[in-house]
Amino acid sequence: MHDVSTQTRKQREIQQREGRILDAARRILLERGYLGLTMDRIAQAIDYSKGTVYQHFTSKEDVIAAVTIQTFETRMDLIERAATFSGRPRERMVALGEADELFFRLYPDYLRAQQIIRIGSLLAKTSDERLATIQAQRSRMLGIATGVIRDAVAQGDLVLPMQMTAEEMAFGLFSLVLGGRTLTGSRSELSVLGMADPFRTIRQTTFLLLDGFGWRPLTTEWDYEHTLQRVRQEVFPNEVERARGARV
Amino acid sequence: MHDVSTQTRKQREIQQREGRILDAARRILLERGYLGLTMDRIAQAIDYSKGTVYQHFTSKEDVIAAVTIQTFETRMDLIERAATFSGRPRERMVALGEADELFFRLYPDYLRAQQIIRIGSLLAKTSDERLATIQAQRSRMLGIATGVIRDAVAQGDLVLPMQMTAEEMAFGLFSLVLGGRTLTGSRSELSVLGMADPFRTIRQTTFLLLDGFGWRPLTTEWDYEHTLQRVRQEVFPNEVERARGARV
DNA sequence: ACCTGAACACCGTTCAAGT
DNA sequence: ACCTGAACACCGTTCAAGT
Repeated sequence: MHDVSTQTRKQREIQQREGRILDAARRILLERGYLGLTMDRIAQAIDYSKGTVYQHFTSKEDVIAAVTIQTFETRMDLIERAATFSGRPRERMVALGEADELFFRLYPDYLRAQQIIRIGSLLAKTSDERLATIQAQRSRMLGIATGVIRDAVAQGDLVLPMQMTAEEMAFGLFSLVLGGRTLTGSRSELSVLGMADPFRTIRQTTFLLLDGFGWRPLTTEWDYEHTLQRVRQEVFPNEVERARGARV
Repeated sequence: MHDVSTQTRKQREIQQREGRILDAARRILLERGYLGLTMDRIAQAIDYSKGTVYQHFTSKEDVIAAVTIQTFETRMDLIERAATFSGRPRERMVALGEADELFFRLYPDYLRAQQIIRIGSLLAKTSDERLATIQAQRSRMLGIATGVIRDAVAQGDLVLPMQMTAEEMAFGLFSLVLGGRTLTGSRSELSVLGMADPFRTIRQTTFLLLDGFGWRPLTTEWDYEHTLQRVRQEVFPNEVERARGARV
């Protein structure tokens, strides 16, 4: 970071090692869960000592934070591709929703890692720098959603109801999706609810919330199922295929 | 549990001790967080040894689960009182929403404990019995919400849209509220979102979602602010007062 | 300058010994 | 029959010693 001299080879090695640490951590986290992820196991997996791992990360929670930061980039990639979908603003919002659904289908373990950080960050175990990165990422994601909302207002498709701001509207949408994913995550909760297809239910509820916002065209005026098919075919053909094979 | 003979005195003592353990655990959890809650501290607080704590609970996570089970009873108490509110079904749903908002204002630490269980339960550290209790509680709560939804359908105020079931509708509502509370919980996320009053935003979004469901009377046809005032005055005068003093 | 791994501190859990 | 607390296992974190 400080020294941009001739050390490029060593620096490349170090950066590579950081990548290997994250790969190992992600795999162990997926296979053995939070308590199963130990610094010893990480060190063993990359064939270095624990001390070296601590040269990259300040704590175990910091490692997990870095894993979520890395995965978030994939998430943003999908969302940014969705934002390029051309159509009415509400159609683009459908595209954003589909991007996020595909992301959670493809990376079901992301949510748990994020929840660990949510709990852990309050203990200030994650490095400040990484926390700032996470905030910046969230801000970027929020910006895309509010941008679409503002476009809808500008085009006359939407009048913000109840004196809500675009940010508050985006907050409502994110809340619905986050809560839905959380409830979907643990098998035990779903069995209580007896839900056939939680992803479909979240999608439908989102559609109806947009109707409640008064966002034109309403579901009664437009075939959003068709929009969804277009998004899947035109923007995410590969991801849809991969999500089909992934576990839920 | 097995022996209902003359041992009542000792059994009462034991039950009292369990209560003291939970009180201590709740306090420590609130003051020092998940990692700050140790079995040693609990034992010290109740003036017994760690071994005795383990006669009541199978693990630390089991203690936390018991804390959430106890707090949930308070939550159910509020919800059941809200369910007695007389009015149109949608007004009763408003009452349920207010019950839950008051609960989270009064017990902001509950959500974190629940999240710890959500992560921990997958590690099977919580006793099966307590997990079953948690499921039963959720089922009870869901039953009240779906009951109100069915009443609305029976009275002709609501036609279930998109072939959704009452359970799926309740799932959508719970998702919105849970996600909203989660995002509200950590200060860092809110600063990004720049929200003035997240509780109000969640409430408004819920209202608009019910509009999206087509649940009559719509917000344009009825003064739900007035309904809310009635709920607060008639059902929760004390809780509203206490929530005013509580931290957010 | 970089890496190692023994050492330390801490904590969840168990169980032989006590009363 | 009940309770204790020493002992154990494990793991995150540090740092003196190596190369």
